[in-house]
Amino acid sequence: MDDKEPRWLTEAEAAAWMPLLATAMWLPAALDQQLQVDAGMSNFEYGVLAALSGQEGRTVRLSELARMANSTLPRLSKVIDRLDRNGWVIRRPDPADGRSTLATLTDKGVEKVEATAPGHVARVRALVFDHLTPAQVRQLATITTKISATFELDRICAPRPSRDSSAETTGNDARASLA
Amino acid sequence: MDDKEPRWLTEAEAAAWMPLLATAMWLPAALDQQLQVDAGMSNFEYGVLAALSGQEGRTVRLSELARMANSTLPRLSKVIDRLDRNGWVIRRPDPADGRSTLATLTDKGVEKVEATAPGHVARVRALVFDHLTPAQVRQLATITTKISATFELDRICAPRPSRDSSAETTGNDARASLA
DNA sequence: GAGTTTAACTTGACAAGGCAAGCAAATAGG
DNA sequence: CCTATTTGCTTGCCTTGTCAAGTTAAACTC
Repeated sequence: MDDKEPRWLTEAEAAAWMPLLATAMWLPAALDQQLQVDAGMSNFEYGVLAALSGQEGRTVRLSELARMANSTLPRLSKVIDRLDRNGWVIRRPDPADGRSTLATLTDKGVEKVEATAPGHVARVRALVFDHLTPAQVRQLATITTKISATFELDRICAPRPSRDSSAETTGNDARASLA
Repeated sequence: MDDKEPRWLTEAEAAAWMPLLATAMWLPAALDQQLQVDAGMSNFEYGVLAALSGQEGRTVRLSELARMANSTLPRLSKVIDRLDRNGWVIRRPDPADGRSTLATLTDKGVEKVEATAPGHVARVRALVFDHLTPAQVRQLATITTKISATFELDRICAPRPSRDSSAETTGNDARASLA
């Protein structure tokens, strides 16, 4: 059934794999922790608010927002419930299509994002960039761009029956508004 | 209270941050998916079995195993329940210390790990290393080692009241047995 | 050596995410 | 137009992780 010698990791690869995995497991938790303490929200929720704040009219259809935030629709639906309860977002049926729901960032939501962003950026710096040289930042960008591109392929090839092919959606993350 | 200009991310940093975050969010999910399909277990469970398989007598105390797997004790306790139900691990009180519990990898567990490892490694290659040059692999090792070292500091400084200081535990991940 | 403190787990209640089923609006077909 | 299908979202159930409390054993104090 399986190959006798399945191409093990080289020593150099193993030396990269362990800290990479550790980083992948801890980075989201570390971001969650800071945002939870300072702003009472998760990293994912912040990403949703940030994504909304960058949109025309601070409004997006849920299905598109889910795509922007790398989320499933059920997950997003529940998160919007919570953001709605907090008064940061409002839900409203799309007048142009009764099936769709529009999420809009409220003024209170804008304030919240603006109040939260500096601390979040500071944490990102402290966790990642403060320890890297400019050259390493460039290397990191190149490498992670390659890796994350793999997930795009995965997402398109594996789970779907093959639908729309979508060349336009190159998979932007929700944090566009950080820059 | 807060600085007027909170040191925003540079363009280069933002270019690294977005794909890094995407990678951190998707890598664990992608590993889970493969292991779930091929072996009926999560990435975390695989990590626990792999950590056990590398130990003298395939046996470790739960508290130390939790440290090796970057896990909390409650989480590990429940995972061991499941691994126990599957016959891959057995629990046994530590004869040397009645408070402690020893987890031992069974023969069936060893077989499971050995049967699972090749597919897992193949996935790791496909997701990460197949797209990187040897130089990039070295860069990645250097960079992620720096980043993950930050989490060690975080874990020691932030949440604890200041306990043992532990210079010995440099935070190895559970995947030692991949190399 | 009895009483208190600490350590190692376990358990229970609760929140979060995933999957599948349900529902309502829009589109398509005849 | 009336039905059938598809699309967009919501809901319910189940699994999993976290936090706090409980339990038992060791260590420490006097």
